[in-house]
Amino acid sequence: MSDELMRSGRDATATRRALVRAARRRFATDGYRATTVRQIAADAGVNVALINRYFVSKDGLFEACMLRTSDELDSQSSSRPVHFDDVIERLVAHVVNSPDGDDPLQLLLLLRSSGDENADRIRRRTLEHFTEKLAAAAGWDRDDPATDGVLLRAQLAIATMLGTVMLRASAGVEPLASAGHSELSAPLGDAFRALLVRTPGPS
Amino acid sequence: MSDELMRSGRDATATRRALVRAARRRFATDGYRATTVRQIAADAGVNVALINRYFVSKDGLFEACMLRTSDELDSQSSSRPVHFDDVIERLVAHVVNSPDGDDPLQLLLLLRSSGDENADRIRRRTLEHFTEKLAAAAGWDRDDPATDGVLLRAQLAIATMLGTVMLRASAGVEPLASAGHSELSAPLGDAFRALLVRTPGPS
DNA sequence: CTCGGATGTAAGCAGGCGCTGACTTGACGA
DNA sequence: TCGTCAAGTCAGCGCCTGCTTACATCCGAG
Repeated sequence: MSDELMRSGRDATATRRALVRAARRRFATDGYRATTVRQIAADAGVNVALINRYFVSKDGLFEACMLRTSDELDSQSSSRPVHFDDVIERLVAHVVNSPDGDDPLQLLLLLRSSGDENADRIRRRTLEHFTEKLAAAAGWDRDDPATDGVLLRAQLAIATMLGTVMLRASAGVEPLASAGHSELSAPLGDAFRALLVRTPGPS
Repeated sequence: MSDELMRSGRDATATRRALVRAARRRFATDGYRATTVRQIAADAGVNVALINRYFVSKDGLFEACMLRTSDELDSQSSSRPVHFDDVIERLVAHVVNSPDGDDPLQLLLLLRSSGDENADRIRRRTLEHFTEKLAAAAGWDRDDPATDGVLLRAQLAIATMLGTVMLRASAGVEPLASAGHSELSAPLGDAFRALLVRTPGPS
């Protein structure tokens, strides 16, 4: 919508960053196909042709967005929390708004397929990598005999996050869309605990 | 991909149904923008121009898909289950594969926005209507003082369903994508119970 | 100062898109 | 047998897409 602020031009790396920033927003909210390179360029306050200069193609830009999202998710989960409740709280915070101050939309990006084989491979790998990180953070052993069941539960937790962010940001369903941390913390925490607690308990 | 079987032509209502069927598949899996009217027509084994004849525009066809999905979800939840566990089981079945033998993709359709104002309004209304149905089926009172919290939890359950279907069908994340009812029933049931049980319990 | 590479710009191409309007085909009653 | 009208076909329009190419501008090294 609005131009990137104070772009003075003639700074290649800044231009690249502005493009990736704008592209991530568009790709996450509108989807790959619905996003046009002219929109992205306008959002970044940059000439359209620079997308092809710096990223070769629209696919290339999408791939760059995926890589950056992958990196961020990785670095965010590298400082491992000690307590199980920290993991839960971190997941909740991820849904409400992304911890590093950027949009929670980086998660949405993981749902968007481009049709390009390479970018989509990165997407799937990031998703599965994120799964393993979550499973590990929840205190599961990778060599556990029931690893598949563990990963399944971690992926269901991620699915809950993705679905929630989608309903909030993209569909705008009420009252979920305008709920804040105080309203979401308890029910989301319940769901995550039910999925991730080691012994699901007798029901 | 494959043509509708045994379409003999010269049957308007059958043609309309074939178009909606094919369109729902495409819209649900590929998204609105990435789906072309020529693809839909080819899938249905029908001439492209008939889309405009019967549904005026691509938007109109999308709206028709939304309305049919809305109707189906409504009729499916009208035969109200008696026990709470029946509600849970029905939600799980919805994720694994839709109860009436059709694709589980009808849920995915609820995530796809067309950009058309009218179709998207239907989408949001269907989603919110589905929320209330679920809340009611879970035994909540509409006049409960804490209605917002109730709807919130119901919507989180729906978000879990949508996210799961998305990761399975669209992203193809393993092991979630190839998990069946036996693997999904327990963890999904845990999550739904945690969200929908009347007294979340002391944790 | 001047030159050359890096950075940004403008115009436009080929192709695919949704959609249209004039046409043909088929079924059926008079 | 023929007229009629719904059902289906076809060619192509105007537009927008991603991308390319040729050109302008800036700035630091010599």
